[in-house]
Amino acid sequence: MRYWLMKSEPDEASIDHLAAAPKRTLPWTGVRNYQARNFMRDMMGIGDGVLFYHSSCPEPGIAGIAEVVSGPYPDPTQFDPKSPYYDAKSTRETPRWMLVDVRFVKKTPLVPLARLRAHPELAQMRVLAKGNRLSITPVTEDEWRFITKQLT
DNA sequence: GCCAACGTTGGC
DNA sequence: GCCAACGTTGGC
Repeated sequence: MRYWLMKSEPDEASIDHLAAAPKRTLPWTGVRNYQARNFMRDMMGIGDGVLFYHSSCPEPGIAGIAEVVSGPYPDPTQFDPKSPYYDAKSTRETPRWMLVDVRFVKKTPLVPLARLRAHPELAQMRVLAKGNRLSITPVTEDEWRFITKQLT
């Protein structure tokens, strides 16, 4: 059982989109970074906790809680020439990009980035590290507990 | 294998 | 729109 922070652009997939999806579940498509892929492929397990983070938007921050509900499988968008996430170098025999399904747990009052930064308990959070660009980052159990119990 | 050039992320 | 930081690409 692990914990993660996963960034999504709310224009594309917000916490409300997740809540409205069939089975309140969405495949985490579009990750095209090897480190983030490896987290999904190698480290995630069913039942892992997810902090659902809105990025590249007027109010970046944690917008809800979700959970991992599948093992890793190939991201279908990599095979679709019409998709912005198409990868011509990936084949069905040896797919390059893997993803997991994520299910809605609850929407929370937005916890803005600045509020996360204001807490010394969260100073080591990977997502807050200078220069971090990873869209999926590990969250420690202490960080998870602090955020879910104190901030949301 | 090096590394310069280029592309992307994402907060501001 | 700016730009810091980082990842990827490709020539050599």
